[in-house]
Amino acid sequence: MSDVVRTRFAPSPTGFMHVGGVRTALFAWLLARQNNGQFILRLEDTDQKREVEGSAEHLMSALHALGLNYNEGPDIGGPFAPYKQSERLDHYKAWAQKLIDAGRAYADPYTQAELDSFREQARTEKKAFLFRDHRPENPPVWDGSTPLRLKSDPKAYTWHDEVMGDLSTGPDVIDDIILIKSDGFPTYNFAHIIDDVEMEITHIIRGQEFIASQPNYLNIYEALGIERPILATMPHILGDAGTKKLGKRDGAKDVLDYLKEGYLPETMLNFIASLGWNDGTEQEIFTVDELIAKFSLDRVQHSGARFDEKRLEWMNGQHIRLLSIDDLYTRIADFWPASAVNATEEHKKEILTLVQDRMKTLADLPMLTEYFFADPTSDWTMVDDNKQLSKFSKDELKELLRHAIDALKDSEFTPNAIQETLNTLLETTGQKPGILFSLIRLAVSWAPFSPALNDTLNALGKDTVIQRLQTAIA
RNA sequence: GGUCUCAUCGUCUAACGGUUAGGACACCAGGUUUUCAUCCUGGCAAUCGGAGUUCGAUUCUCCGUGAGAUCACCA
Repeated sequence: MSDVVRTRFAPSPTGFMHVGGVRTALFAWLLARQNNGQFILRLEDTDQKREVEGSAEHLMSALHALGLNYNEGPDIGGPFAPYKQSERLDHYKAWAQKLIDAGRAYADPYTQAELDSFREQARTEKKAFLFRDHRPENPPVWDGSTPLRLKSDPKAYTWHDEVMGDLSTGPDVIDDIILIKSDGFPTYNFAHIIDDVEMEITHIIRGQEFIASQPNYLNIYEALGIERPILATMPHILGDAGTKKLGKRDGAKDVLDYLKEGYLPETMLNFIASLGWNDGTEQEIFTVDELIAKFSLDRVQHSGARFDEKRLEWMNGQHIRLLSIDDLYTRIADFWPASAVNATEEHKKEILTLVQDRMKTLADLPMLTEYFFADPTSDWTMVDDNKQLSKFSKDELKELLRHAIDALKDSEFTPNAIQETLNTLLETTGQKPGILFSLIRLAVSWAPFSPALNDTLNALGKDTVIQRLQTAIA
């Protein structure tokens, strides 16, 4: 085995990248990164029927979008290329031949109907079906037209899992599993073992669904006389119902959709890592570098966890606040309201600074900033809905706005100067801030909320402020 | 049904066998900010059940219960 850490993410190209897949990939990636090792992408495309067009490209773009970059992979090659199983059939055949020569693999002589009846029989006897109960005494020579099966060596196993601890099973789970299908492609069960050995993978990180077949893999390692990698099993991420493994059917979402909705990649990584892992402190927000430094398999939870979108939202807000304005500006480029098309970079950054603290996702931007770029439509029902303002008549309010126009017209337009002007206005009109400021705020924005009034006015600029106030009293 | 695994607030989780069982999200109530959001303070809220070991059990053991995974020429 290699003495550098080599981990892999080995999805089958049968769909999109959901959060469960991201976590498996993330933990493998973190392990490689924190040990200065390598992270490998391998496509397990041995089931031609289930393969989905474009899925491989999708998986790769999702990994890139999240920053989970791999050192070797189907699109970039590497010392153990190819990294697509469909292009490695000769490797599997060669290893299979070793097993045949050693008398540890044989041709499956049964028809589908015969197999079905064996299964049916097991079901009526309320037993688990074992193919080896029907192992033929004199199997035909394997010509590739029928499945090739392992001649298993049933025994009890105890093995160590870096996450789950010591696991054990009895001999009755060991069976003569299929190594090569009748279409010439290997099964996952066989192919991944060969590839992991040849690619010098040191740690296998995968989902809980493989725990049941792990003893059979151990049996193959032994039959092949090869050392097995370190094993780590991740618990499942559960759907909203909280009871089932998160699958596409339960509304498992494409991780790229979260990015499109304005979640940051680092939020996704932080959140998905935290779902079943913590560093033992009370820290909740981790940068990617902190995750790399602090991650450890032995602190991964044993049980499944639910994906809570509320918590994800909160966490995204936290990560957005961690961003510098320049960084945020770059990332939020696609989210500006259409009306911002002619705004300068400087102006947009100024506005971004005002609203950064109140964004939960990047997609909140239009709602928060629309009125900075386009004149809002007056909506006096907002005044009526305001507990304090609704006590005044419209004429009284317009009179107040006229005072505001006069004062602001002569004011310097910096945040501080505006604040002074507003404070003076409070004295001259004898109004409470809750009334005067709310009124001005509404008259210039007609929005349910906005940043501090002086900052808002400053960002709008004097001409716009005066013009909007005049529109309001017209 | 067989096999395997898991089990702390509604959710994510912390707790060398000794804590008033801690934190975070959500929720509720106050407070600050002109408003909203943010922010601050406080509140609500959990060890699945039963035995056993122990001076002492969330923690170790056993038995239940519940949940999940798996039992494909899918991965």
